[in-house]
Amino acid sequence: MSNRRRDAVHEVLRQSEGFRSAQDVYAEMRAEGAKIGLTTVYRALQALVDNGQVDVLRTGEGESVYRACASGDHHHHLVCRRCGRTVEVAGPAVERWAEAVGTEHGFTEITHTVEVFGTCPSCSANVKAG
Amino acid sequence: MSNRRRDAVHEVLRQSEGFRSAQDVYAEMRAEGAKIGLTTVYRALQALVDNGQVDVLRTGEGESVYRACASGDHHHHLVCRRCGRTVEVAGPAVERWAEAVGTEHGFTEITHTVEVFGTCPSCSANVKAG
DNA sequence: CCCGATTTTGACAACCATTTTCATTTACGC
DNA sequence: GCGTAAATGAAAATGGTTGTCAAAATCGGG
Repeated sequence: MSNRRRDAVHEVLRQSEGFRSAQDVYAEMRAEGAKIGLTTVYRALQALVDNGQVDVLRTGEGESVYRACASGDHHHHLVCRRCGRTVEVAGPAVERWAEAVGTEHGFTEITHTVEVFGTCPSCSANVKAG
Repeated sequence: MSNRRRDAVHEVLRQSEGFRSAQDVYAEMRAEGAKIGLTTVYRALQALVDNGQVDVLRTGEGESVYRACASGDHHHHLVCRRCGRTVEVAGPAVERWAEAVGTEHGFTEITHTVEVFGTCPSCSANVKAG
């Protein structure tokens, strides 16, 4: 199941700091001269997500954004709301809390989504300066 | 700042168990004979969200869904993935964890989104039975 | 009650990310 | 080289949401 296009898309994500949208990735690849269609970018992204090689989350505006994740383990994200820089964080406390809250109400097969947003140190500095 | 339409939309949400989409709310109101436009439903929903009288979250498909929340306090949701039934839960532990994780990495103005999904007791029973 | 000003409404068009369609191209085995 | 199956991408379709703008409801004097 090799796939040149998919690897190219994956590579773009690997070289990015934060989350990127599909349109964004497509635009960059075209700008670099790559002959690839938007459709293929979407398909590659989906395949990577299915493979667990890429994380996906929704922005407040309903756009899907993707990021190559460092580990396959379960983790959450601390995302800078200004520059998009992302830090992967583990949260054993949250996992246990979610599980406990669900069980407490009789719910089973508990899953959860957690995203933390903030302003990163450099953006914070820029705001003060500028 | 009274508004009959907005109150009507709010009422529909109050009488609903779980989260409802804008289209869904609109369809129900029309079915009940209400003379209201889709645009107005969207506007009412946004106003209610801005007022903190209604919670909003995004489904995996990028659709916004709304719910009248019992308290104006900060809280999270435990949502049944089958029937949409929702329980509001407080999570002091999570609030603290999010704040701590952000601070630890130098981030400021920390916010977070947390949603817990599971199968509620009755749906769980139905699955076993059916 | 009447009139003009302001706000609210809603039918319809515009948006835009994403998906589908489908004809063409590419990859691979023989 | 040939045929078949998979991959590709341009263009059209989709669908939730938002913008436009004229008509309708509401309000405040006079």
